[in-house]
Amino acid sequence: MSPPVRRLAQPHDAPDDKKGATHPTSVPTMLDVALAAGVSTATVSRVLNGSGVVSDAMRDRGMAATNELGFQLNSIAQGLRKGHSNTVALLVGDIEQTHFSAMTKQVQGYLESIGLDLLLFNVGHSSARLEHFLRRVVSMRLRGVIVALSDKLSDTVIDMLVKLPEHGVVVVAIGQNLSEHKIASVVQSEREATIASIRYLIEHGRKRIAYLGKSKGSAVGTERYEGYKEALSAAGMYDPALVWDVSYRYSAGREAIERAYQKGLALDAVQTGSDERAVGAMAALHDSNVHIPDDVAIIGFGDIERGAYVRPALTTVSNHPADVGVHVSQLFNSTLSAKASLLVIQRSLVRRESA
Amino acid sequence: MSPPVRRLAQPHDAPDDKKGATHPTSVPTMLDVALAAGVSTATVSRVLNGSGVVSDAMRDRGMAATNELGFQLNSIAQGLRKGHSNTVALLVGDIEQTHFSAMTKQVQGYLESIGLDLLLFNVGHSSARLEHFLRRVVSMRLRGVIVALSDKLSDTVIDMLVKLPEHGVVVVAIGQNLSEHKIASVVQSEREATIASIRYLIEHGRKRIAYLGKSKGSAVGTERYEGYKEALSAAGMYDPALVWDVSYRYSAGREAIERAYQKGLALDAVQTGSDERAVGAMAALHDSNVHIPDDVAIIGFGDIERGAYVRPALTTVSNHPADVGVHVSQLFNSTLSAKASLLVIQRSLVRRESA
DNA sequence: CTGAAAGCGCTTACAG
DNA sequence: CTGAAAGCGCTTACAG
Repeated sequence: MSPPVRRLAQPHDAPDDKKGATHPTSVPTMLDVALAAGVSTATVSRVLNGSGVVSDAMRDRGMAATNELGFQLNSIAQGLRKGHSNTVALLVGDIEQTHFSAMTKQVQGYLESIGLDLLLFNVGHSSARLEHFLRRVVSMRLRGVIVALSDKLSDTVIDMLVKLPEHGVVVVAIGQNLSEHKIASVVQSEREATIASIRYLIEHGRKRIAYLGKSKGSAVGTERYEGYKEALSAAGMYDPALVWDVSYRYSAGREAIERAYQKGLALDAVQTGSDERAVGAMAALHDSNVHIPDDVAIIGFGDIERGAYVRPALTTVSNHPADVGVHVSQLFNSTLSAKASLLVIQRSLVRRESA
Repeated sequence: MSPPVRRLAQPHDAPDDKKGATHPTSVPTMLDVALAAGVSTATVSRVLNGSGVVSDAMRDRGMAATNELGFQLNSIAQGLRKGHSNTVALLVGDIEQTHFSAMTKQVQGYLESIGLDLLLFNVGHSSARLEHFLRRVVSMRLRGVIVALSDKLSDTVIDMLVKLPEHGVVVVAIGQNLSEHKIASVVQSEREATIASIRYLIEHGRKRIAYLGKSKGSAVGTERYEGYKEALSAAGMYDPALVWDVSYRYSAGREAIERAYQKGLALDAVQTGSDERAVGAMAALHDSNVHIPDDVAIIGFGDIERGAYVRPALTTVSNHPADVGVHVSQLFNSTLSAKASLLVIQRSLVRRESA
């Protein structure tokens, strides 16, 4: 029953280091708790992890000493021993975009609820940085990787992703369908929703419908563009001259419209791939004294809230970052049992004044 | 010169585990590299860390084996041995707000550039969750904690923060001045900028200037409110009836204006504490056929880009998330040498049509 | 310049 | 039900 090992005094055990904080103040270890409680570290470990069988007496002593010393399990040592950390990486295209930040919030909340931490990596458009990070995943003993990238993934990246589960890393994709690579994915109905949006414009008599968004490079953008093209082609109204491949920003929306008018292009509707572009386009139309929606109808893509407060209020294709967060948690659990699946969230048209 | 230790075959060394991925495929360890290179692990470690002195021959052999096996240092083991991880936590008030997400992006980029990872924790308004996380910081062996919270911090939280450096954790505050607690801080000139903004309105003949933002609870919001109050009091124009303590959202802006008009309150200018509130207020004014800026002037607070695309374009007090990111990096470095300091970023009035 | 050995702080068969 | 001991994968005095 006597303490198993006597630890010798260490240099940093000195009560007060007057030389400034060069040597961090020491923190109690499990051995300190065991010593104080008069039990073994094995018992302390069992008590704290609720594992194995421990008598009430031992449990009480262990808990008492733990609280007294304010002991916290060192998660690094724990990670080394268990073979994995308690963190999941979220690889996000651009945290500045509302969709991504809203999703990040959901995902962090979910992970926290199951005791995991979130490592955030903002990828931007650099494939090199992405690959560099991916190479480190296994050696960091990450529990999982959630990939929320709108850029099309290179084969190299997909290969790296595919191999992660072999090392016990759970992989979930958001925004692009990687289920054919056995990677659980949650996507939104980009194509179908765009088709419905364009049909709506056609039904309301629009003849010259422009597209303002990514048509290549972006996995998500391409889906939308293809929906646009399909719906217009079916109606015999597709005109490549009305397609602009532009960034998601406000300025891109405004500039595209300005260029169109300089060229004397006629149009009576604009489908954009983001609310930012839509608002930028509306500003340009407003400044050219074009009436919305009488002269030109506008439909955005994205955040439900924001568009409600511009005037005229923006009709938009709904976005569901919160739902994405919820579904990620489902996939995250089911992937733990190695079943790759696909979850599709339905977007829908939110009608307001602009179209 | 012969390998120092012979590792016996382990169960998971079996070439292919047919039973499904229950046992993660093994990853080479430093010992594997040492064995393959015919050197000691000490040498491999020195080669990979660029520490100590190593002969060219040893270096070549170490590197060759490392590349051949695709070896990556296990960062958990490294962390346990070195006594710290390579990660810094960012505690953020609400990642959905553009200011925070823009800042997060900067901070992550900076940390990455010095080889550190970013752990993201979205605090919301829960002091309990914040404290719980803070309690784990030392046991996670975090390198640093960056606190970007607009809510006023409780004494408990400040105490916890203050003690972190004793354990080798760098602490930096964003948005509130904690320098009196020896915590390096970067803030923006909330008070001064609001004073300047209100003076501008007064100089342009506005008499009934409302305030629409947080006046308590939020550290940042309170600073702004106090600037508002000071400027108006100095002019003998302060009227508490024109102050609304509302959330930062669009809807809060709209509803506040709607309520004001229901009450028959007269006003000819609105200073808001965020662009969201400003845009919400503009929508309400527009819907009531109130002309901006002739009848009512509006000034927002925040993102420079967004307001440029609403109509009329929004006059706003500038926000500098990117600068904050840059300054955090400076403080992060200087705090490593234990000097607490305060950095103030100047906000300024960006004049556009709304005021 | 190089290696053998100790040790970071846990968890978990194993033995009793 | 409990403890002694091994070991996760590194780094770093220490000795040569």
